[in-house]
Amino acid sequence: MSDPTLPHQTAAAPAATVDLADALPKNYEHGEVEPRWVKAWEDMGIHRYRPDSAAAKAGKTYAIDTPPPYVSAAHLHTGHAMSYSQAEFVVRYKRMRGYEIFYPMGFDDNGLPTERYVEQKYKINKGKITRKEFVDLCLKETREGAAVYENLWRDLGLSVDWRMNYSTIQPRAVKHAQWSFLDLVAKGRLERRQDPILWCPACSTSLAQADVESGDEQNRPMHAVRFAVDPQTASPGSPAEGLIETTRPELVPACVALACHPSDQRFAAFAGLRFQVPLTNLRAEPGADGAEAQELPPGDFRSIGLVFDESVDPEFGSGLMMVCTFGDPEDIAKWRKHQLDTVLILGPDGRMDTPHLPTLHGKRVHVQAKGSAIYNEARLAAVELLKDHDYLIGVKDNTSRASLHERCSTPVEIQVAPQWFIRLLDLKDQLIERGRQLNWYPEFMRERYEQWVENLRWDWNISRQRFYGVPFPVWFCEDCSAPIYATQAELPIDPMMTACPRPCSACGSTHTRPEPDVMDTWMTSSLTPMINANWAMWGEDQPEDTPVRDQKRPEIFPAGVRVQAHEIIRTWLFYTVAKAHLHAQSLPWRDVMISGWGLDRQGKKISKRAGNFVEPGEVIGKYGADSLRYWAAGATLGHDLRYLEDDVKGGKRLLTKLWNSTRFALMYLNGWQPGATAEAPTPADLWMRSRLVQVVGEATAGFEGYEYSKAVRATEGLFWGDWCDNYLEIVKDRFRDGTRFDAGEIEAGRNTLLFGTWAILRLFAPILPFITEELYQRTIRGLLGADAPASIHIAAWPQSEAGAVDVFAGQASAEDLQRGQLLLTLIAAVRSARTAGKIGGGRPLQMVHLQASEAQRHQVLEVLADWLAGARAAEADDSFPADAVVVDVGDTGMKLAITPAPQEAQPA
RNA sequence: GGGCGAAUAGCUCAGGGGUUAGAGCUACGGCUUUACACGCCGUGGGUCGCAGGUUCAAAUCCUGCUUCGCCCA
Repeated sequence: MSDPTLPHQTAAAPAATVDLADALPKNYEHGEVEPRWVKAWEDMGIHRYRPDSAAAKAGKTYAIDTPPPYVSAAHLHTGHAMSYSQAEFVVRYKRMRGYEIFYPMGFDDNGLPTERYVEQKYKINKGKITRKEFVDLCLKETREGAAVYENLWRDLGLSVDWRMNYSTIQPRAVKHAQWSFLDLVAKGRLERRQDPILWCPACSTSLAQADVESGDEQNRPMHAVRFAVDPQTASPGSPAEGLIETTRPELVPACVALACHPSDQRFAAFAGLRFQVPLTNLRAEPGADGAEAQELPPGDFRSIGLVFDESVDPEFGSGLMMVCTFGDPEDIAKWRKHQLDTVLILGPDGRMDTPHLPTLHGKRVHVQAKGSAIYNEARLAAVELLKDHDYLIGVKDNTSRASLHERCSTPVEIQVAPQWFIRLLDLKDQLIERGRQLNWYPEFMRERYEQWVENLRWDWNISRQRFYGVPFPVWFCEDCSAPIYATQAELPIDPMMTACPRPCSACGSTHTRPEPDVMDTWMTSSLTPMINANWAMWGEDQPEDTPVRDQKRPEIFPAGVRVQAHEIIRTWLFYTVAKAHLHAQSLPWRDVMISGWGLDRQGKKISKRAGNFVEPGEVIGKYGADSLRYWAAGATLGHDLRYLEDDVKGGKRLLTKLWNSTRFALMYLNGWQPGATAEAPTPADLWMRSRLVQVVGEATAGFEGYEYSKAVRATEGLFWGDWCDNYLEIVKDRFRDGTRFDAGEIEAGRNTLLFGTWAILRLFAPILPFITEELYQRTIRGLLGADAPASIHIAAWPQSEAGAVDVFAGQASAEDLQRGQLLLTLIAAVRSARTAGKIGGGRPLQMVHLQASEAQRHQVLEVLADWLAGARAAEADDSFPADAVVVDVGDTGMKLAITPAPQEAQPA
């Protein structure tokens, strides 16, 4: 197979002389150029990972672990464009640094977000649709969503190897998730247990701690409820009742103990007493179908004890708290520690299960009312009941935050059900240590990780009672309930579709049933570095014709960098670190780069739901992908960035400036041949070359630390402030007739123009891939000769890993920079004098007059020719005409005046 | 309540012990100058959130506070 456009191969050299006057159209048309290069790069294959390249063989492989966005089309906004661009700046930089890049794109298409999207879009009632029909709809939406995403990423110019695409429903991803499950079973890290679990009553599924978020602070009133002392335990003089305060009055009937701090003297007299749980004496018998429940005469109360527990805050409420099963994790902790009873009165559907209390029975703890206001009808009913029976002493305002399911904002409840858990709580120290081994960019993000790990209270529950997700590779024995696991060779497998291939190993029974639950979506996402490396296949013999996507790639695990936003440190990052630690006893990557959010003009996070977003496609159409990327490059790493159209416009201006200045510089390079004439650089050349070398170093340092914004700032300052505003203004005089410059100096100017442009284009290339490529191909490539790379994006970065700068190497010095500074100051003074005398910049000067000390005079003489060129002046002297307007030369103490050339007679 | 980040020019943001604190946008004035009016030149604009402290020297380091955002109780 021969492909003449393979990267890192030199294409046939174009003609050495290009007619540069015609090489560039007057205007840059991003709408025409950008799609053309998207296609050309794809055809050239320059973004393809090549495991057999010299760089890869030398171990210089750089793999990127990028976020797989949830696929729900119509979800894209400039915030996405921002974070993916920022990651890609570094990728392009590394590619130019000679690394073999493994840059896949992923899509997360299983799990709750997709299910909810499909449910809402098709208004699905899950009771009336088969599992298969539902999953088919999810797959369809997934395909459509992925296509929308891929189009945007391509339009943005992301240099992804699209052959390496992964998605979490691909068989190899499913295989990895199931393989991970089995491996953790084998390692004794996985267990199935019946436990209190976090539960979303709206989604009807259990959750992990990471799926829960804090709601807004709001009024959740405290209800003071009286608990009478059980008369059987009372003695003369003992208190008659205890008063608790709770925000969950509907759970009072599920109370299993009262608790107080052991040193709280207010409750010392309560020791040994038992209490009657309000409402538990009421009796009602459900009528026949649909009939009202019948109230029966009251019976006995359920009686509970008092426990002393250090964790009770005496300052909170009355200092006496009720423990019920289960209102929150505190309840679970005390229930465990004191081995309390279990009284469950809330069903998995979020409805109260209290047949003996008909007015409460069946009421929901969450109701999605109009809009997003959520209220609790069970609480209203419970309060009425407590009031009617004289248990409610009072209600007072109290602000607190509810724990919400982050996917649907429903308050999370607690249920008890058998679930699969990955034990993590005993590994906190090791996981924190892993976090310390990682290189965090920026460093302060490590704190968020550590705090999350320190605050972990739950093992990772990976069971979800949903349809669309990775099935557990497990059946259960109908006779003895033992789990029967698939083997790794059988993966991927869906036990709902495949009969259990073997009898129960515990009892030999062949009566089995599949595990109907699916895995937490993070079970798969946490394996992205391993999916890319096809870790689960490492032990397999792969045939020659194995598709490229499925080939084993041990060299990219651990990967070079993970890129992601800060809000998923506790989920994606944490779970991925945990998985790599458990499976491979390593980090999943060396570096982690954390991006901020895109914000709107007011500083609110851009989100689809808030409606405060701009379609990236529109921005790209109007200003070009390069302009949008330029905006994204303005964010300090790890910090949020406001979307301001003016900043994108600034990008567009930069593109225009880059286009025009390159067009201008190349105008003077017609017929240029390397070494045709010996060069004699002027102070202006040496200053410009020194500045280039300096900025190459700054930009390199910026990219090395993932601080792309520093690289851009340094480059842009050099380009606009030094190159365009000063150097080009000075050098253009050399190419006019009758100047004071000789052939060697003219040649030096041409060399500076050519190699300066070449360096500047490369410095901008990671940020502005389209226009730099277009300019490179149309101008520089032809001048560089036969060795010119086929694309600027596989050209060598102007500084090597060893620190050597390839542009004007050895021509940078502090003296040249200082001399250049004097030159700029002199030119600025002339400009000030022009403004003061209202003399336009185009009008030549007959004379510049300068008052300077003897020492200064010597310094000025060194730069005199460049100065006069930049000032458009014919001569200089040291005498001031009587009527001259005198200006200061910066803070040098020198003074200056100008005499314009006589106005030429205007043609009639 | 705990943690992290932020507060600098009218706006958006850099700068993180050492001359007189910077950029872009905006504002104002000038310039049609053969690369670019999507431009060029010039000018204006800041008690660096507040209060203490360390230091020869603080926007920068320390302590406390205020406001905003995020994360977690």
